[in-house]
Amino acid sequence: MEAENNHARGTSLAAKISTDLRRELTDGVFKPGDRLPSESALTREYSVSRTVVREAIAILRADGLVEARKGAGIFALETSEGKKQPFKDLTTERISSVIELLELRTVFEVESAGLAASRRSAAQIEAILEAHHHVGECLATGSPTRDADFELHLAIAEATQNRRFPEFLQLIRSGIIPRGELQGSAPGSRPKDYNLHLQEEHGLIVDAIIEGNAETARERMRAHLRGSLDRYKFLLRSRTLSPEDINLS
Amino acid sequence: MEAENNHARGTSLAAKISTDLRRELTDGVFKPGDRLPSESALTREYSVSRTVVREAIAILRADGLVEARKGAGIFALETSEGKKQPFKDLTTERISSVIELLELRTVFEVESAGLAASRRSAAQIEAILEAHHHVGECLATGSPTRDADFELHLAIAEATQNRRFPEFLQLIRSGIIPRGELQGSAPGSRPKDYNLHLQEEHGLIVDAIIEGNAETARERMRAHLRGSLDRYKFLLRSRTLSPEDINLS
DNA sequence: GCATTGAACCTGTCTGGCATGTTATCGGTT
DNA sequence: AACCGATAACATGCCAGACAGGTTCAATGC
Repeated sequence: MEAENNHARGTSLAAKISTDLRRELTDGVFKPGDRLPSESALTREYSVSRTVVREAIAILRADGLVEARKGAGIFALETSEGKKQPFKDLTTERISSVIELLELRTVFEVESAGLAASRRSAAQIEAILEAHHHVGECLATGSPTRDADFELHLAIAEATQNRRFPEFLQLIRSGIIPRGELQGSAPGSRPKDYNLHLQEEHGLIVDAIIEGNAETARERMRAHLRGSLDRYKFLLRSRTLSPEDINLS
Repeated sequence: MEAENNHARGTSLAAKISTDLRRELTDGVFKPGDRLPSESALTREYSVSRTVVREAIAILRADGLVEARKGAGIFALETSEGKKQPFKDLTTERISSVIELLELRTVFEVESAGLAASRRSAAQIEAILEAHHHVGECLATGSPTRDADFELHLAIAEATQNRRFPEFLQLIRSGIIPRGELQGSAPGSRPKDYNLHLQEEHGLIVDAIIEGNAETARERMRAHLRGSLDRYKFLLRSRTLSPEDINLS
């Protein structure tokens, strides 16, 4: 007797109300700073008890979508830096998650490049160059660069001499790329100059690391990942988006 | 109803309980399929009302971490993205590499302070101040500062508006501090001026965040954690230390 | 014009209750 | 001894009301 209808979502009233409000928030019905209806107003609107409303609000608060100020009300927050987000894809939740993750990753990779420039050994320089070369091969043959790209970033992380850095990078990767390995999909969807930028930016980073210029390595890695974020947002607009497309290189 | 539980921290009770349970879930205290304590049991355990417990559970349900079955109880679900497990194993594997982990954490916390200075909301400032104050209370009463200290760092991470940051901080904590809650250890083992430095450095960071000065916040957090590393190295030389002694504040 | 005050609202939390689903024990029957 | 159904105990889902604070805003008094 399996209860098919008993999914994690949809069962409780609180879940329904929280998803309703979440949609209104991402749709822009409530803009950042706006005050949402009070709890008692929501109890009337949905004809539920205040318990249910509070559970729904608790979920939104935990997700950082709203902020409750005692005595004042519940206010919509803005989602991390994104000032203008007039368009709302249906996968907004996952999108913001990826962007948040990328921000976290940027923090580490920037420092990773800096430390690598300071500490790299000869053998590690060799490994970085080889990974860099391998990315170039993938670009030339038109095969997917995702894995090769990751190997390059991993080689840089290993050059920090701190094994926590490559460990963390692999952790992040598993968080970004859920499971599907179906990477044979159309590679032609990417802009032509994407590849040029990719290899050029990589080359600049690698040079700085070899020269031992930590500050330059940081700057270039930061620029590289900022470009990655922009490319990701561009892909978002081209409306075909699956997590597997995300290279984040 | 006793005034015993003056846990009146900045973050709501529901948030605290949900993060507590979340940590236990990701730590493996509750494995998939396990039944969590019932609502009334949690009510007694945390000395809060059922309202608060239900809000905490609602958050975990919305995140897909647990499933509530009416009449049966609350059950831990499979961690669909088992991303935290590998890292946890790696960290608990070798405690000797605390220094490596601290370096990783420094990178993260420095940027965390900077982002917090740029993005913090009014309520988050409030939470940071309260956590800071609580650390002071612990110092005054001579009680261990470890938990209060962590709460302060967590409040700063939450002010980044990027939930990955507090997530990661908790991940690191669970890697460093095993499970034992035996914290009644001798407080006199610490250098006298340790406490002075601690609260002073915290205050400088908090001020910079409140003022919205991101660069200063970064610098001060970096100095703070560098001091932490020095203190740790000092403890290493002075005696054998157990993970519980590691404050990393 | 300006400061004060107070009522009306808000969220945070607590208490108690009812409806309903699940589980395990206990007693009787076979 | 094995089986089986009633049932009490316990679980969550939801509701209603209450009180303690914090916030807002407009009327009041100077």
